[in-house]
Amino acid sequence: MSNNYRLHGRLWIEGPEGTFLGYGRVVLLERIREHGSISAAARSMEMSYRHAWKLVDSMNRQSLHPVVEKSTGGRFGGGARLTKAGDEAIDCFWSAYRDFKRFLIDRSRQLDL
Amino acid sequence: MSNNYRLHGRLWIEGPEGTFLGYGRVVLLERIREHGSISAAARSMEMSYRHAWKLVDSMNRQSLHPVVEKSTGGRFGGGARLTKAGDEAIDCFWSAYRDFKRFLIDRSRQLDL
DNA sequence: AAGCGTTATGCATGGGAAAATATAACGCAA
DNA sequence: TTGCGTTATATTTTCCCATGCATAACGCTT
Repeated sequence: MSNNYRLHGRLWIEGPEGTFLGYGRVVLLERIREHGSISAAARSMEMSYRHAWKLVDSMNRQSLHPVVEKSTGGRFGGGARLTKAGDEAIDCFWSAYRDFKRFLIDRSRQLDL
Repeated sequence: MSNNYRLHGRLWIEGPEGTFLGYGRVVLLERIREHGSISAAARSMEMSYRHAWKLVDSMNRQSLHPVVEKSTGGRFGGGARLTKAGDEAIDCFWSAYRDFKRFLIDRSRQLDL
């Protein structure tokens, strides 16, 4: 009955190839939506473009409909936009994540150590 | 509404110094109880003795009462036994872990992707 | 045609965690 | 007193993953 201990955890959505959506991936999607490109999104969260690109590729491959649409060339070199499926993926994950956080807090109170 | 996606996660109990109990640590405690020594327990789960020892040390330091009692020397070189606090720690974690698994399964059904 | 900032991709590099290795101390038994 | 299998701990090595770097293609602008 001490409050020195608390439950912690990680949550992700697993798809056909392994991890589909996790905390970092969803933040990345939000940053892409905000900045309009994978590279700017990666820079904004101090992630290498290489890694960010791989994550996006992994999500797109595992999603029925791509979550990110990309284009190369043009006035600003190209960019990336979230699709409707991308927006929904973000909502879907955060919804489960909220419930998870609630579970952790509630269940922490019942810890008998 | 596809069943191609499932929630996965990890759960652990955080104490004063960081991780106190997690899946691997609890299995280690069970193996120590079963085999009577840290080294035999580590071998049984293909973990280095070094690592196993560190985990036990971390748990003992963070627990009000030690979870493992150790002795050196003697007929069989020494050994390790679980204390009552150790048994209780195991039960405490598995109990939360069961609830967590239930949460993952239940919440997976509500995933709308 | 040249320049730009993207996407796209291979390959080398680095850093952190786990394992491997090496030693010492312990205490009972033969 | 020697040997054994443990606990205990420092040091070295290994391994994996993210990063860094290099390069090419793209397409709009000037």
